[in-house]
Amino acid sequence: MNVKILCLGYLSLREATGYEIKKDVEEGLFGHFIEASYGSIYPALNQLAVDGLVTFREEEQAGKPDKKIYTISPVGEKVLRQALSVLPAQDKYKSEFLFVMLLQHYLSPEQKQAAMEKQLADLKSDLSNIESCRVEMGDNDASSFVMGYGEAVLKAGVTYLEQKIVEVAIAAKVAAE
Amino acid sequence: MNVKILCLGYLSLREATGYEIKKDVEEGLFGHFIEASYGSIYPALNQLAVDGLVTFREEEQAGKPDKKIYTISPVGEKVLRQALSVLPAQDKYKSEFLFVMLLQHYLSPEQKQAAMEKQLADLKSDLSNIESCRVEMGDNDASSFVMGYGEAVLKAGVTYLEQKIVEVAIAAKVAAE
DNA sequence: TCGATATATATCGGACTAACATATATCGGA
DNA sequence: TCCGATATATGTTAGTCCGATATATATCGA
Repeated sequence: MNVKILCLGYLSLREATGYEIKKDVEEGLFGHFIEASYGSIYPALNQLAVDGLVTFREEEQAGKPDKKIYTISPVGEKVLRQALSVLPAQDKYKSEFLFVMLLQHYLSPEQKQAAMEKQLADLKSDLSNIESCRVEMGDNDASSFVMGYGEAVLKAGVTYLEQKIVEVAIAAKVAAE
Repeated sequence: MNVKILCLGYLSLREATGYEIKKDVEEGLFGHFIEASYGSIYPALNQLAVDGLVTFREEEQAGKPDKKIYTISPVGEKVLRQALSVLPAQDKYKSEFLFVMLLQHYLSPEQKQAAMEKQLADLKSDLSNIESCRVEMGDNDASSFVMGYGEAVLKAGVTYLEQKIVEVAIAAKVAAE
């Protein structure tokens, strides 16, 4: 799945600027399972417009820069539908945290604890992001499924980590005696 | 974290060929939280050798192609230690599955069910991969932490999905009546 | 008032992936 | 027995994508 399909998918829910798509991919509903940068979103939108899969209107704004508000076209919807009909590829998960934990013999106890606490904070931040999304938007079937999945997985990580942090603290205390 | 540090990290555990690193990143212990392709691993190893962070010896094999067995150097370990001392970046998670589920109004009930079952199979395959790793390797602190984390998260996904699949099946039955 | 943050678009070097190319051996099924 | 698939092993290349930077302005808090 590439950034073009991502943009088409987003625009099938609501019309938007490139900036708004990026923001939602960072903080919003798409946040916990999609990544995309300006360097891929803006070229993708330009190409989609050239190919006739989206249209856009420019809105001049006093003070702020002009907006390009993109809307999906009927052809765009057809292409999107076709892309979605393919079975989704396997999830991709990359974790520097687990990498450093696997090589923890290079870390001091303090570094190890700091890494675990950062990971815990990251997970909790993702969770509270999802909570805000729940509040902001009407709880339809599709979005509640996606948010529920994210919550289930993130909470499992939090539970595991919190337990391990306690275990490490106890082990450190015992070692100090 | 780039592929060079990944290779250094792997080689800090055992000496290996590029092929073996790739294999372990696909199927082994690193599998569920790291991605890397030949197109990044081989150039990375070449560059590491040029920079003196690894050494290698070539082994001729009857029938099979020659092996280049890489070993981390003391300088390489120093660079690795330094890279690991930085707090790890946030996890990256990409899921086409959640993307299509968010846009499920474009899917037929059959397509939706097929997507959920594929996701479930993918999760279970990852889980059984971790199980095999547990059997294969001595259960040291570091690897058992990483495997435990993976299991906790994957199992949460399985539980959530299995429940939702049942719910969808019931809803379909009710709708048919 | 001055730096930080937000709105908004765009580009570019470099990192990385997916697919292909090359060479050989082995193993299972038609 | 032969043929395709799989495994071992290294490497290249086209194209995608990220992270950082550039540009311009407005607002908000210290």
